[in-house]
Amino acid sequence: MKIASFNINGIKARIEALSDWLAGTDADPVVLQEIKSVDEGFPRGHFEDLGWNVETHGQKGFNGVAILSKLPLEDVMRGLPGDEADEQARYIEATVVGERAVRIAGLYLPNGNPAPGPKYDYKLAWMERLRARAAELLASEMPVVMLGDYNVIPEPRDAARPEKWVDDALFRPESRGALRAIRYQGWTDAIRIRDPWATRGPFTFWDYQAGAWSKDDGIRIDHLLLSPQAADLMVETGVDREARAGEKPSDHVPVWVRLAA
DNA sequence: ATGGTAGCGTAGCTA
Repeated sequence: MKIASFNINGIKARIEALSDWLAGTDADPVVLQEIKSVDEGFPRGHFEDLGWNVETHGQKGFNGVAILSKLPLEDVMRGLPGDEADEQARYIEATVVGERAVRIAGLYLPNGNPAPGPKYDYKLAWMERLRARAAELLASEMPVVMLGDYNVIPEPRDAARPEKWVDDALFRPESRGALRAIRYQGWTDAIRIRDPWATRGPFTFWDYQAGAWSKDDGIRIDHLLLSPQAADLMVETGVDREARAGEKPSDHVPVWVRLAA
């Protein structure tokens, strides 16, 4: 089972680039972030015709997450627990039934800028809720993969120019500390352990502005965290960097892990 | 130091 995450930055604008990428990969399931669409606006039929099961959790204009899966999905859960008043669509969970059942959590963590401020407070509160949910998922003792756009640069080597991010919500100590606290519950950072001593990258996001892609001025903010039961099944992981060079690309590229499941 | 781009939705917010 090859599990992938892709922040597509708008399903309407990205239907072609997404479909092209899907046609060239054996990823299944795929979690999407920033669909920027209500559930009724998502081109569900386009993907169903290609054999995908489609589960969305959208909202008008911003945010929104989804799961595409050719394998059967069970027990779909929408929204991150812990705040009934939170109306932002940033979290979806489901069980994917392959050779084994794997619980996947697709997430779009708040950006949090400008920091400090109310948006940063919301980010940190959201991360505390994610920490609580992550602990519950670990307690299930299932293979679990929590993946998506975390909007956190874990370490200086995860940015081409770390000095320009020091005051940014993606790199401030509280954001990094909150991600570290989750990781040290017992999660494995799949992309990082592929090349644990790397001094630079791999990057998953390049801003549209200021020629960031052509200068390789990227950051690593899309992550796959694996429970111990999932990490034991891991056989391969990667970043589909070439997706950033295509026609009308997203500012993120897909990240993925293959499990013997 | 500033401005640089993109998406949604059709102004201004979000990133």
